[in-house]
Amino acid sequence: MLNTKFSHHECPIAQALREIGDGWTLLIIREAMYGTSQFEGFRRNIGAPRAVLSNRLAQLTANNILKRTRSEADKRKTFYELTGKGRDLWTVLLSLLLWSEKHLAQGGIVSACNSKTGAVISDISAIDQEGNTVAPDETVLVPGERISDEFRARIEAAFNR
Amino acid sequence: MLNTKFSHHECPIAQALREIGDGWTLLIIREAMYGTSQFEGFRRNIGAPRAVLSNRLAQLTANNILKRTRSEADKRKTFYELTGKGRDLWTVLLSLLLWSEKHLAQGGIVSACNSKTGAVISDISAIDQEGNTVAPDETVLVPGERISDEFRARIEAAFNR
DNA sequence: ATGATAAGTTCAATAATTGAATTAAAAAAT
DNA sequence: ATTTTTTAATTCAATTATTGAACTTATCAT
Repeated sequence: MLNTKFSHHECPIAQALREIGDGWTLLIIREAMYGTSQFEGFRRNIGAPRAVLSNRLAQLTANNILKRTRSEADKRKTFYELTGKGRDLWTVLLSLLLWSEKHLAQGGIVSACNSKTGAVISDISAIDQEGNTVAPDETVLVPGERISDEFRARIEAAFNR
Repeated sequence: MLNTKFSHHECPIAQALREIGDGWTLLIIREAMYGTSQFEGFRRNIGAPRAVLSNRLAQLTANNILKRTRSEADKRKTFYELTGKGRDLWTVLLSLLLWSEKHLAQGGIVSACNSKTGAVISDISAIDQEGNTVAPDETVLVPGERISDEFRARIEAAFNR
């Protein structure tokens, strides 16, 4: 399905989904952000069947999103922790959290806050190379040099005025 | 799987994934952001089998992420367009795009830009209620009043110093 | 030694996905 | 007025993935 060559071609969003676009995968990453690091912890907290969990942890490790290590102190234990690449998915989860709060949530479960001041996070915004803040609806996609003609045409149709 | 009551409890990220955490679903949303609005267009551009596409479009419509309308001019045609709720997923895709560019991409395919100035978008950042920009790693999750004891304990363990 | 814990694997039953063929309604072409 | 084409699906058999329970293997605790 998501591993067919066809459906993703070169789109970077599609590429990302090849690594993390499955139901359990983002939950595992969320759980790792919550500090869970062991197999049984993931299993208990997200409820994925062992076989699926095993499969996804291996996938995430192969993709360098999680790093697998064995405990020295207790050789039975294996730890999974987020790599830098994995931690960089925090903005994806943060975007999802804000979307959920706005459109799904009953409210009062969790909110994201500024760790320095405690002020509630209300929005996500883009930052451009000049350091300016750009509202999401003021962003556009622009084709690069290595894009295919077909994909270029679609991006241009969607985003050029 | 992702519809089991267990695994998602009240976490807003988990709730969001119940609506959009499947392989094809985010691709369909991406495609809609690219301006695709008809069944055959989605099928051609993302390569999902018709049965799956049909199922996901119905799901997205039921969840008010897409709105389904029939063309007046040509009664054969059905249009799917993003609702406000659907368009608000743009920040999720934008986060994914930046992550992909940083960690997966070969570069040169597409970049996100400031539509006013053309400057390349390099980062995503949070905005708090006071209007301050907050770097993603300076955000924390804070439990609300309606959280369960169990979930509160996990959030506190993960984010309180 | 015995029992418990951690991280899996194995397996049969169920469910979902796939891709090809088909349908049904409306529009366009002959 | 018929035939062909287009659009949006549905149906179906074959393949693949998921599920949940039972089991395994290694290490640790008593």
